[in-house]
Amino acid sequence: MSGGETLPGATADTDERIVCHVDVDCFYASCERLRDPDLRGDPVVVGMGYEAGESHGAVATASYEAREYGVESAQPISQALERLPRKERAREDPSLDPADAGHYRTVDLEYYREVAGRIKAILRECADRIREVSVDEAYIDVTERTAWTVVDGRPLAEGYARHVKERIAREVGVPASVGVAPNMSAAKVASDHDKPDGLVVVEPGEVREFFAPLPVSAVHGVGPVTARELQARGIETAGDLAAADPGTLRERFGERGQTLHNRARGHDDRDVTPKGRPKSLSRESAFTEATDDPERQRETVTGLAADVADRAAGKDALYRTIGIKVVTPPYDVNTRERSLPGPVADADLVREVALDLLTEFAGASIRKLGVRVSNLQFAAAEQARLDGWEGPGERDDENGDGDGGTDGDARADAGARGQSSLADFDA
DNA sequence: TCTGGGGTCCTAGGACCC
DNA sequence: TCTGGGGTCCTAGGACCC
Repeated sequence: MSGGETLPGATADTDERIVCHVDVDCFYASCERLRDPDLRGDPVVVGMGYEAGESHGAVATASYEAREYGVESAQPISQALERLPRKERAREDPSLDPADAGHYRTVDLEYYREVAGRIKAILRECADRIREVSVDEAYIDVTERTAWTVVDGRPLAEGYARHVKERIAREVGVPASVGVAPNMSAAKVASDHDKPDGLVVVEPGEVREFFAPLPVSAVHGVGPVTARELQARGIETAGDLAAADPGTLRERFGERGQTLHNRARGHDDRDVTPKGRPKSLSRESAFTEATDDPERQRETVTGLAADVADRAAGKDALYRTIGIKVVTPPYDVNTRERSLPGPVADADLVREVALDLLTEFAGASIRKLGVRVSNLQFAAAEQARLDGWEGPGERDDENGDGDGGTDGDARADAGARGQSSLADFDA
């Protein structure tokens, strides 16, 4: 898209922002290859919970080679491993080509965070403003570092983005896809556009035509439900969405409808701001099979409550609301929560309230349980530390970036990504 | 894709207050 | 003791994202 000589006046000397979305390709698998170069070129599946027993595992990340075998993220590990000819099996069965064998690794978040830290350090050097979305993904605003000016047919911003990408490859050793555009939503879609190892530049003035042929589901914020509803109204592509009547969209989808319409038209004025402190902390766990054993249910909630309280304590967080999540067959999600008169940090209370909320589901068959604390406040010491580190730009409540999302390749990594919260980053 | 885990934001109704 | 309008908090559920 970053096509050659566009109207000189249209792209040069514009005051449009320059936003990059940097997304490490199949991050977990790339990290595993970093520490074990033998994995390069082979299919790699990284999963979690497989060995644990209590919760059955799912694929967190599959390398592109593994995807060729039909391995997908969020797939049950057992199924993924069946599809993947593994090294051991290849040894026993000569009919399997050893070159096509694959590897399974268990998620090692500690290590991935360490690798992510090196990448984020580079990004911070390369940009004035950064928003970390997750361990393997970030937006950077590089408006002050480069320009849209076209030289020899390419915008300078393209060279800058290439430089960032190459630094990550050279200094850290993992591949990243980068999208460059005048706003966050377009940069995100651009980085998804040519994975893996992609570099896609969408110049100002080209955003709408870049979006036009893409399916609506590619627009950040359109999930399966919205996509289906849009399609039912004859809105199939982002171009259709851009051309649709915003009033009608608002009626049907509320404020979100307007937002999505704007994005499809290439408008998104969200600033690249740091994420700020978490608003809730939760832990959940699925049973291998739904159970109506009250003892197991209570045990699980007790364990989750302890974990959550522990994590909150580690972040110096106080909470005013304690809640549970109860998933019953076929897949009904129920939540219950209770607010306290004031903020507390009290593990016993988390357990007591969670267990009390659970009593409403006495006798129910349950597939999955979760415990959550919200309405967070942070202890003064921690607050001072964060404020000091994050500078004045940080705000607790941004305009919400809770939008967006295409599907696409991002799905592939959709798994078990730990939050790359401030704590990780500061630690 | 019949379903793993950790998050965010939005909506909507009811309670309660003025 | 009939009732307008505005605001906030709480809870539950839904959609989406990584």
